[in-house]
Amino acid sequence: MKKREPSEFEQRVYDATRRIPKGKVTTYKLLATELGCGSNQAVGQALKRNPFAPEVPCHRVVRTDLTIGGFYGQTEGREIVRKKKMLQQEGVDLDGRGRVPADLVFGY
DNA sequence: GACATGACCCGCG
DNA sequence: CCGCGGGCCATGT
Repeated sequence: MKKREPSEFEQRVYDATRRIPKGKVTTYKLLATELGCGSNQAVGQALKRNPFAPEVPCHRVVRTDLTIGGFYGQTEGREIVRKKKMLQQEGVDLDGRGRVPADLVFGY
């Protein structure tokens, strides 16, 4: 078994995700831009690996389209349903298509 | 170092 | 609205 530590890039992603205020969400693009990364996908990679499960509220990170995106390696499924519920619990209301109001997006 | 993968984004038709 | 192709970056094999 290999125990790889998070790379600097991942740590930075977790740090940014961790400081997202409750009841708000951010987008991969905003994160990537803030981190200075021109690729949002790399950010998603780090979140998907998310070794700091409850520590890093990855469920508060949504796509640029304000859609839910993915959760635990799935872009659709019951895990996604869980993600939606979590957001509602935090005060984030989704519209009829499982989208998040733009006013709830946290800007860095 | 090359190849393949991915919780993405954008433009085009 | 949907599908297709290209791009951009980090990770794992």
